[in-house]
Order: sequence, then structure tokens, then C-alpha cells
Amino acid sequence: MSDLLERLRGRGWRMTAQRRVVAEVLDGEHVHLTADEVHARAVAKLPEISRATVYNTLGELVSLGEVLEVATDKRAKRYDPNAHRPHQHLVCARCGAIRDVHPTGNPLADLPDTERFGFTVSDVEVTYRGLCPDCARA
Amino acid sequence: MSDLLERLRGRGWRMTAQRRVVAEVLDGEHVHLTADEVHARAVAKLPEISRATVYNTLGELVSLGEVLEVATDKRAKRYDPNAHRPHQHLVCARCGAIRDVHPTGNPLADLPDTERFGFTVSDVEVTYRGLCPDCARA
DNA sequence: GCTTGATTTGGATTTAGTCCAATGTAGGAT
DNA sequence: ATCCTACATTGGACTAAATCCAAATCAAGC
Repeated sequence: MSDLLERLRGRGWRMTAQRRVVAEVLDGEHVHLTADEVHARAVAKLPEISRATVYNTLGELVSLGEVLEVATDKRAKRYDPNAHRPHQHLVCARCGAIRDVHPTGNPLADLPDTERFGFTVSDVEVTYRGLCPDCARA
Repeated sequence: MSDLLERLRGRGWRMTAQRRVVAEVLDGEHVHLTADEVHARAVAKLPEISRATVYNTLGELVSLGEVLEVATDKRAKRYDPNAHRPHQHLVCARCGAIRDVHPTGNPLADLPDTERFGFTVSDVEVTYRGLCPDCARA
């Protein structure tokens, strides 16, 4: 929401029409868009916005921790605005549909010290793969 | 090993110098190479092998289940020859170093039916992120 | 309203990967 | 041992995703 815009302004983000539009696009949709899809939707609201700006803005939102980059399919990165509620992804291997899921348990706890090789482990990303109901039927 | 070549021949794989070289490269290294790195190492053994062939061959090895494609960093895909022992990956967020790890527990069991949305879930991929000892020090 | 440093732009560039028509070859048939 | 042909390889062109950059623009503090 405009929560997002507030937070960003509070962090010294200079507010421009372009940034507002990108933020709005991510905010309106609780889906997982590629940079190009974000650009397409942004253009609908602000015709002259450039691809480079969309990439820049997405990159900034990611650094600020407001948006997550997910690499579920092996083509373009997708941007997940739901950065504040921890979740994982369930992906259809055929059609690429993505759902947010909330597994029980904490996968971090499943990695014993002996398997950490001295790393400071701070994060886990879990991707479940399978077939969505539609694709399973076909 | 040449186990691999045997298995492939057994499945009707036509054996060519190029395929042998790609298989050898993956076999010799227990690392996680990009297609380009595989190509570079293959060229050292067979100078005229083309990039297209390396891509083709890697693709076939993946379909045959002999090699795993991993998308740990968001740039190039990496190829993991250790397809026969199930494992997950631990990645250094700074330098990109990758280690195979074996978490306890079964993440599939952590996804309740109510969180499956009718999907037929067949696979999970877990990526742990953090800093390797060297990068943590710096 | 100025000024200035941050932001945007679009076009060129890079990176990763795919495609394809022409050419070459592994391996079964003879 | 040679021939045949379906399968493989080649390299160069092509696509997609993303990055880079110098010039132009503009938000926001004064």
C-alpha cells in the first residue's frame, strides 16, 4: 500500500512518478511478475517509463528488502512483493504457475553444524515442484 | 566414472568424442559448473567442440537424470553431476561458493495438504544461503 | 524559483541460451 | 570391411534478460 511509499520516503527515497508507478504495480498484484511484466503494467499507467528505470527500481526495492527476487523458473527473475511474511514457493513444472506456501517446521534447524562447513547460514529458500490441478489432469 | 558412459550406452546413447568429453568433464570435477565452464574444460580436451553441442549434451544428461540443473545464483544455470545422491545446496551470498549438504528431515513432509492447493508435489529444492568462512572474515 | 545531486532515458552492450541448415559420423546391416 | 542412414555436430545468426552509460531531466531543500 501507500505504507510502502511512506516507508520508502522515510528512508530518503526520492519520490518520482516512475518509482511510484512501479511500487503501485507491485502493490496491486499479489502475483509474481517478471521485470518485463512489471514494465508492461507500468507503461499502462505512465507511458514513457523506460525499461532501465524499471530494472533500477526493482533492484532498489530488493536491496531495501521490500521485494523478493525469486528464480523459480529458469528464465526471467520474478519479483515478489510479499517480502514481509516469510513464505516459500510451490511451482507447477508444466505451466509455471506459482503459489506462496507456508511449510511447517524450520528448514534452518534441519541443517546440522557438521553440514555447515563453517558457513554463517542466514537464510533458506525452498521451492516445491509438481503439477497444478489443471496440468495434472491433462 | 565410465559407469556413466556404460549406463548411457545401455540406454542407446550414440557415443561420440564430444559426448565422451562432456561426460568426462562432469565426472572429473565434483563441482558445479556453468555450461560455459563445461565448454571451456571440454575445449581443452577436444579443441573443436562447439558450444551448441555442449548445451545439447548437458540437456540430454539432464533429461536422462544423470546430471542436475541447479539455479543457485541468478546468472547462469549450473550442472551438478552428483545426481544419484539426493542433496541440497549451501551457497555463499558473497563469492558464490557452493557446497553439497544433507539436511536431516524431509521437507516434503513439512508441506501440509492444506498448503498444496491440489498440486501433485513431487520434488523439493532447498537452497541455504549465508557467508562462507572466508567471506565472513572479510 | 534556483541549484544540485539524484534519477531517468534510450540505445548500445553483454550474457546466457536457442535455433537451424549444412555437414559429418557411429554403428547396425550387408 | 564397406555402406547407409538416422542421429550428432557445427558455427553463426538469433532471442531474451539484464546491464551499462553519457546526456537530459527533475525532486526537494534552500
